[in-house]
Amino acid sequence: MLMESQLQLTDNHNSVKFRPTSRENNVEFIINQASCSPCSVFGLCSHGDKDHSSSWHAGHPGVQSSTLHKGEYLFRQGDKLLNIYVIRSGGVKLLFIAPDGTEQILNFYLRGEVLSLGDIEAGVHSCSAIALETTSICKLPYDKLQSVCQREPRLYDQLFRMASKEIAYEQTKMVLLGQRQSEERFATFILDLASRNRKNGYSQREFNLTMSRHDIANYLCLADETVSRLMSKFCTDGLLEVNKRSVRISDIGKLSEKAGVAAPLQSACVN
Amino acid sequence: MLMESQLQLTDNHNSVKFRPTSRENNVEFIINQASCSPCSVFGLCSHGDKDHSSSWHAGHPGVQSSTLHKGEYLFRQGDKLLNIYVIRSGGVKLLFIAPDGTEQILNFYLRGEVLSLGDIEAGVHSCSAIALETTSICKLPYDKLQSVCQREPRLYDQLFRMASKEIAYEQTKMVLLGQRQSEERFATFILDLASRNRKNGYSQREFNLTMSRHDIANYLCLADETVSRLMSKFCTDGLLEVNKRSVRISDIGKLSEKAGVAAPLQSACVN
DNA sequence: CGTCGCCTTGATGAACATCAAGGAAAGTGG
DNA sequence: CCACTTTCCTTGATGTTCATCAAGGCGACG
Repeated sequence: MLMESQLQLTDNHNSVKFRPTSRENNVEFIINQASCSPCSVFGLCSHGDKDHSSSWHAGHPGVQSSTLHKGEYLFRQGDKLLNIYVIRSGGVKLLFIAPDGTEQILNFYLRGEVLSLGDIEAGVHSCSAIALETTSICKLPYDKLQSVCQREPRLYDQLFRMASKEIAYEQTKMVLLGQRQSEERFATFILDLASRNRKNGYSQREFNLTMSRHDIANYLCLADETVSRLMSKFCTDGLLEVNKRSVRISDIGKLSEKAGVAAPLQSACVN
Repeated sequence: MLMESQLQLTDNHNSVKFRPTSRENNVEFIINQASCSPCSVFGLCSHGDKDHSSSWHAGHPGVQSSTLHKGEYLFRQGDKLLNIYVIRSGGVKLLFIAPDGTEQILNFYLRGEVLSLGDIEAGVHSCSAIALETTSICKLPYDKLQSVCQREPRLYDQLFRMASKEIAYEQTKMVLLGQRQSEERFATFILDLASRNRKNGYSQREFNLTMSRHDIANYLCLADETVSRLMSKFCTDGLLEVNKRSVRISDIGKLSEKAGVAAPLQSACVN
């Protein structure tokens, strides 16, 4: 079935997703998994592509990577949407600030994840994206991406599925925040981070929080102090070992139990 | 600019969006605004198309409309995703039920709005959709839609933008639920309904709630009793006149004030 | 007329926010 | 290198919003 083959297209990270047809000789779709694995979701960003000197990347100077330091803005609320962004390493938080100054962190985007899909329709960034640590980003100019998509609809398909996944992620989060209380929220959050870490080939048991307590609290719609207390509690209960920003999951079973039936968050736009 | 012209493509509801090219003679893209305005978002559903007897609709028997009565399921959590749905009239609620039985209403979809974009990637419905009243639906088989999209990428563009809009909607809701308390949530909800009503050519000051108090409460992550109290309070405060399910906004200024700076919800997928 | 679902209103309670104080680490400037 | 501030975090005490519990009203419908 078409749908299943396409699911695989998206799910199998290691497969070559696009072969250039005769029409697209000037734009390379070949993925260079080794040099650009986080971006491979698009099959677009071909840094260091060995076989194709005139890669999409080289041939379209608009596509560029850049590096942000902690606290720097990738884009600001109100900016015109020009690019879709892929995190190559590091991470950012997506922050909405209301006219009265209240803030809401809507998401964290880590390695391999894609931002700003929600702002395409409006054409304007509804939130700011701020680096949590030193972060490397790949920018895909949306107008160019779009024109490539016009010629290669399978690429559009992937883009669309990423948007679909982000919707599903938001919905899962809504369930978490709407129905679950602080312990379940926090446990789910830690497990989500662990699983995202694992997807990137790192340890799922031990990692550093790149975000502050305040960020976590705000994201989970809790007070900072509540998160602090939860960390202490989870430590004394033998679920976690926390030292500053470093976290080790001591008992993943108990932690999952705390997270309860809350459907695990599916990390946004990891393909 | 490309982007702007395409924004208009999506925003101008009355324009003809697709002209069949020579390649797509067997599939009609002409919109029949008069007979099928809610579905016109796709430029696909051409019920009663006068000029083209062999319409997309007729030529692809998979595309069908159907009618649901109050309480009936459009699809169930766990069902395979086969269609994208457009509400022609009436409305549905999107309901997630956790393993422990807790429920969360994720959204209400009313006339002209599109469901199930969030389930495309997974290929399975993560929630159930249940009719709030007698509801007429247009089903677009996703596999067929997709193959048309492959040939007509501008259609894919529209689909993608709808997904983008849905993401933005979810994010706005997250801000509302994360940062605002009950009065602001409820006021915002009423104003959102009013604005969606207006978009459909009905009165924005006076309308019927098609959902129960329980549904509203659950959607806003409040207790039923809290919503009940808010209604009473808003009535005595002269903001609303409520009689059973009928609502009249007495003072839209004060109501907006109550809603506060909470960014107005942008109704999902109304194009 | 009685039952049922839906809604309203009041009384109580709990989860979490807020307020407050202080500690530890990191940056800053001398 | 050391005072100094600042930021971030922790922990305790108190307060508030809203959930929960409970009782009853009201219309619908058989």
